[in-house]
Amino acid sequence: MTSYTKRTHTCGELREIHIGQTVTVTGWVDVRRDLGGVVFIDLRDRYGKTQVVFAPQHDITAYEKAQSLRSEYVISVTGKVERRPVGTENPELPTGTIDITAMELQILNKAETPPFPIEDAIDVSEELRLKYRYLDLRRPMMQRNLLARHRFYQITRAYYDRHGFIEVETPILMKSTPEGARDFLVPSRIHRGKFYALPQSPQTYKQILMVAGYDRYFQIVKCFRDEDLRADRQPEFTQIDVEMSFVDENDVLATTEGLIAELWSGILNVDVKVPFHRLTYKEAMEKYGSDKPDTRFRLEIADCSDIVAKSSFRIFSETVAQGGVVAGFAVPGQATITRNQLDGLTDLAKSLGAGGLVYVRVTDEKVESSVDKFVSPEEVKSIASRIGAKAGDLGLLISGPWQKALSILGSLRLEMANRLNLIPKGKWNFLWVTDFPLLEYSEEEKRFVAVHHPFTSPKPEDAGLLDTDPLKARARAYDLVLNGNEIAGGSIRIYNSELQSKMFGLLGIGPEEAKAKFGFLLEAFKYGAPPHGGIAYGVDRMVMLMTGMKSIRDVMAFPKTSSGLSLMDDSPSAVDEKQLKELHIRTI
RNA sequence: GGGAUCGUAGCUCAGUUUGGUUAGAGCGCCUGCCUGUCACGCAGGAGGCCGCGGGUUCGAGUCCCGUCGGUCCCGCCA
Repeated sequence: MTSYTKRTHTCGELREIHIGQTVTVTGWVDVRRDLGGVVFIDLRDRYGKTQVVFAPQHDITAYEKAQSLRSEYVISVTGKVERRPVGTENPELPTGTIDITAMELQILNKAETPPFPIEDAIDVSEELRLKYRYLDLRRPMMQRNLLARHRFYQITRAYYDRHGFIEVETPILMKSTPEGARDFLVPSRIHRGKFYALPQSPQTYKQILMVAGYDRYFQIVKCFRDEDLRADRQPEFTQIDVEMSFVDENDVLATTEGLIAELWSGILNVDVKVPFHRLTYKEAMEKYGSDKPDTRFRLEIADCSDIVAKSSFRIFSETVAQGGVVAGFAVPGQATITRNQLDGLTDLAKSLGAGGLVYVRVTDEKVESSVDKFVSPEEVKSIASRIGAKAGDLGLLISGPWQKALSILGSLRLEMANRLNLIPKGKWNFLWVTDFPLLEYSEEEKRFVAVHHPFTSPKPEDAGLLDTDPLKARARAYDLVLNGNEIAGGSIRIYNSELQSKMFGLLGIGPEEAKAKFGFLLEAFKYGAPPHGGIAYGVDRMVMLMTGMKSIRDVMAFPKTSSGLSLMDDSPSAVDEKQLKELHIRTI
């Protein structure tokens, strides 16, 4: 039994067709306007707002009670839907042609004055929003974001179900594995000194599901990585995890494109053109200086190494001689950029590891550069021509090792696009980046590490390189990029235990360690592993982009701050000595 | 681990450059008046550990050191 009158309608649904009906609405007091003889209340729930009028001629008790109402009081109001007097309609509200004249008011709960108003246009620190997250989540914008996220889940489930995929849950308590990000560890009470790890992804489980014959799997799953946070990175985040058997890259990519199209049409009513453009990693780096290029604007990079290979400017010629690149891009109309701004760009380049930044200014009369003392005018002209700098344009050049120089150019490219407002709104530039290197060398660990993960298959034609020149081997890996954001990544996997063992060997994981850490997977591969591959999507990032947010925190109900704290419930926090003892743990 | 930036009323900020009387503004809040408002209006009022700790100084919101917290970035993120 409820002790209050339940709602007959939500606060968003009453219209002129309801005029004359007696209704009950429940919700939160959005704002109170007390005119003395009459009190107006905007009542809010997640469906909308409806104005309620309290006046003595309708009901004196309700009117008197309404004087005490304050923001965020929770009430139930019964009254009659009436047409608003001519001239008092509110065109801002969908319910603005009617209001409810109150006959009964029940105050279900009082509320303290909130530390910030419950509305979209707030100018308040994120710290405060996170501390009072339940109030922040009452704001229409946050409700819209979480609703979009909900729609995302529903469309995803329906799509994969329709295509024969089955959703399988995999453990949250699993084995800690080497490689990749730092694990979150969970001490075992029963097994003294042993630990579970929270999954960085369900990678090994989904591959084993393929061995088990569940040839189309998906899961909406939390993943955990104990690394530093960013606007688009949280220690726990959500992936759509997918794996398919008896497929190649094209099958995975096409299946993914189908889902993306349905998500964008279902949530944003946007038609996404498929298939998406594909770029190899090499092309992406050389043209955009990034493995997740933003193609909404140009500023494309051109290689000038051949022009300066014999240059008397030794920084250029020696870079080329050592196998590096001299490359750059043109910035239209920026020949007049100030010395000060150029210094800023130079500082940015240096902070990213560049030795320096060379610029070229093209005017109607001449082409001048910051290295005119060292580089011949013919070379400077050729460079300007190569990068496509015309009269009035600025050219920016970086020299250095291939990946480093191009990456810095990629950062400068983004910086210039932002400064000059070159990034158009409302564009959805999806593209695939393929043919990543399989391995890279880690200076820190003095060994090869997997670019994607250790289960990624090399391209068949590069298999021989594993023995001769492993860094040259390309992977059957692919990333989905949207407007310069990596939103999904996957690969065709190794399904042969010998090849997998060889991979571990290359990664410096010896047979003993491989057996200890991944023995179950190698063992499983001996019992009939099908060829398989898959992909995982970053749900938070995708919903962030879809809702136009700048941080994934705005599409997560309860995110952490950039130092990993939860300001609402104050976690992490100290625990009782008793708990530690049970877990055989001592803090140092 | 490193860099940048911020922390003053419930909120958003000014004041810090150049130390000096009683730390201000807008919004919000409270009280009163007001019967068609919707950023209601009008009048009045309350509200401060200047993040915290230490130092310099006759004197610190202001200078110095440390620390805690927010945001962004580099490293890190198979």
